[in-house]
Amino acid sequence: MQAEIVIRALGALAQEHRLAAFRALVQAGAGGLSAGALAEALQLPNSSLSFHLAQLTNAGLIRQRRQGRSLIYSADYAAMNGLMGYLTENCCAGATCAPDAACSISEERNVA
Amino acid sequence: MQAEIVIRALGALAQEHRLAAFRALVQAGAGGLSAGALAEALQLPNSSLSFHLAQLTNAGLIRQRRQGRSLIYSADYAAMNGLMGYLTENCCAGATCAPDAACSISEERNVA
DNA sequence: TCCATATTTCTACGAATATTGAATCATTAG
DNA sequence: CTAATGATTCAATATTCGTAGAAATATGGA
Repeated sequence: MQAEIVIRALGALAQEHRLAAFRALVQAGAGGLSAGALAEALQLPNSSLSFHLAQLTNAGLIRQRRQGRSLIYSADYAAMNGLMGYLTENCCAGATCAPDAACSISEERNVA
Repeated sequence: MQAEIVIRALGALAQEHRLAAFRALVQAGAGGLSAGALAEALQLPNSSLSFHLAQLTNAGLIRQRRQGRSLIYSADYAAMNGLMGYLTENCCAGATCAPDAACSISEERNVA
């Protein structure tokens, strides 16, 4: 993972509502949550949430799929693992960091 | 570690020069680096770097000590471990995360 | 087709962030 | 005390971010 992508990911998570949204999606697992459900959970206007979801998507931290009229968002665990890996290697004391900080996914994964 | 502090730490790292500065300080180890040495390494005007160091300090990620006329900055590994711990616990797949992703501190390291 | 639902995109604007020369502060040497 | 050095703070500016109503787009059902 490269510095520029890392910076975008960190920036995406460095905001109250986006961090909350990402946490909710991580908790939701592979099934994800619709934009509407997320807006309800976070008590945000749709347009505001949409803005934040776009940032998270742009940072590669979440993905979007359509299901009927709803757009379902889900966390991209691989991206988060990549971010953790970068931080562990570059920002966390070098060789003395735990090498296997990678995370597993609660339910089945929807990686292509 | 609480969400608000996490957000400040993420925001502090989500910037090209600050991420570079923090990486350099992590590499430098407990000895740290002077503001001047960092400005030289990062090719930044003193006032710009000072601004970024203040942000990192405010986020609790680095510390400052005086040595003669120089101010020496060093990474706060405990804060970084706290951040990693939060991300692992709350943003990285919940209960299924590796529990021992925390990092240990290298007492004394020099730039390779 | 027409309508309701689910979301995004557009728009505008105040707030926050990044940049850097100049002024200022802190420390040490002579 | 005075000068030199190392670094921060101030000031002004440009840029980016966050917000949310309004308008637009996409889908499904009657």
